[in-house]
Amino acid sequence: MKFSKRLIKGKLIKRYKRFFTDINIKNKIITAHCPNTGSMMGLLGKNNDVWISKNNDPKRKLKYTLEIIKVKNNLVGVNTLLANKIVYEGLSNNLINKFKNSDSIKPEVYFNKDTRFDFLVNKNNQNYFIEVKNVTLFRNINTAEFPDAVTSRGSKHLKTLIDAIKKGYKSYVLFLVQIQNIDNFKIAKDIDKDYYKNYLLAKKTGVQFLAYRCKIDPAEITIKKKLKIINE
DNA sequence: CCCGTAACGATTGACGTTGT
DNA sequence: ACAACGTCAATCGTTACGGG
Repeated sequence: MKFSKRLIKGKLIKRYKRFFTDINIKNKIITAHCPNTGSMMGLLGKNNDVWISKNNDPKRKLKYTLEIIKVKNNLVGVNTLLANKIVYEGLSNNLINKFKNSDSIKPEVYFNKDTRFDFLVNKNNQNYFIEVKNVTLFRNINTAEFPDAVTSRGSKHLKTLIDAIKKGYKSYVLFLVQIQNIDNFKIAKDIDKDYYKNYLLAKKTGVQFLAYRCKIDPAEITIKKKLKIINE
């Protein structure tokens, strides 16, 4: 996923009211849209280096969008809207081994009336539902973690993926780790016990879990490397 | 019939209000 | 006093609808 225009570098001042961040660019303070509705635990330190994009659409109140934050000498992509795009490109470019040379990739496919999953992939006459989760948390420099706050939606999705298994689909959760240098991934069970419980149940039922790390660069973000999931 | 625009849902934590 | 609930924030993608 290439950014269409060069990103602008600045320093983070604060994030507030869910969608706002104040950023210092060469001693001018601007307000940028924060395209990540999560808690962004650990990412919001004052004076962190950030990269933002500019969009001159007259309908936008905020012309800037926060894209990347530098934390502990590591780059983190925070625009969750890009996650499915990055994964779509990864699937199309055969960067995800399991789904290499798939016959079709369909985004946003309804499983039932209430739930749609991010992708339905068909390969060798087998259908796979894939639910993508964007990951930006790392409390330890070696290990990315999900979730960064209690996620009842996440738990609901796991339960529905279990249903999909029972209806004869294969189902996958793909943790897209938008953190530049990281080796492992795990479920943060201390943050959301219920999610961890549902993860174990889903795994037992046959839901497959994958974690991939991105290359984060102010020019582009792409899928780079499969990570080891180290929950026991 | 087509294009442009308006409306709407999804995203999730913070905060204000209401109810017990 | 606190818990539960509803609303709000900006953007984007999709859908619905109007005028020409």
